[in-house]
Amino acid sequence: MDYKIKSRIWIESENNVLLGEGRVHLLKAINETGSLSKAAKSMNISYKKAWGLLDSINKSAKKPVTINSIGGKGGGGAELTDYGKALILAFDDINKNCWEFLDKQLEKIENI
Amino acid sequence: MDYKIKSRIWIESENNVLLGEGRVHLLKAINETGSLSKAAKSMNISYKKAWGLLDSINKSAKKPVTINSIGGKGGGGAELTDYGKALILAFDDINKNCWEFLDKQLEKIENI
DNA sequence: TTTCGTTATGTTTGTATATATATAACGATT
DNA sequence: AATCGTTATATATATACAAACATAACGAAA
Repeated sequence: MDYKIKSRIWIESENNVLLGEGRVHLLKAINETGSLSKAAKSMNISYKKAWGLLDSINKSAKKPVTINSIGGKGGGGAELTDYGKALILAFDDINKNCWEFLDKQLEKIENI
Repeated sequence: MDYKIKSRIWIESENNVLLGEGRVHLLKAINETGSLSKAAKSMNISYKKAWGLLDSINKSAKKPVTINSIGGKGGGGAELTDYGKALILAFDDINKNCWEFLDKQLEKIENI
């Protein structure tokens, strides 16, 4: 029996989605590129979609996850706060643990 | 911090989705009503959608999950096999365990 | 003060998905 | 053989979502 258990986890704050896999991916891309528009390009999603996600994240989070600047040298940019970086690490850790946990549960299906 | 960790799990077989929350919901409704059309009505989804889901389930599963009959007394119907019933129980068990596991992981976010 | 690439936002277009509608096949019961 | 409610399937319509396009605002630096 080659069944697999897959999962998607996400963090909510007051019934609003804060972080999921896609949002974490976006934050990582912002951290690497220093810019929301470059992050969107690297993920092959529209700038508008990326902006909407980031806006939703920052509105849901207790503390700012990024600091965005308009104009100036290079036109502006976006960078993660320490809080944002810590959230990413926590999410990845929990997600990985969840995968491992579910792998252990597989035998319950194989025994049927 | 009232963050919550939510999850969706599903079982795949050879890269095809076998069971998720919606599909399990459908199977339970079939078990209660004895009919695919009645199950669809009880879930407020179209018969076609319900049929497509059930068809996908039975094509992905190693053994039949339902036995469907056309014509005859009452026009026909659908009922779960023992294998189907066992799969539902296993899915619910694993899903519940996953929720409890993730609840324990919450402190990792609260400590940030 | 002009330039530049970025953030921020609205509007239009396109696509994928869900819904609605229609119809055939079926078989026990009458 | 006529009836009935179901399964099974196709087609057309509607809706939700994503993508594409366009444009304003911004501020450091030249």
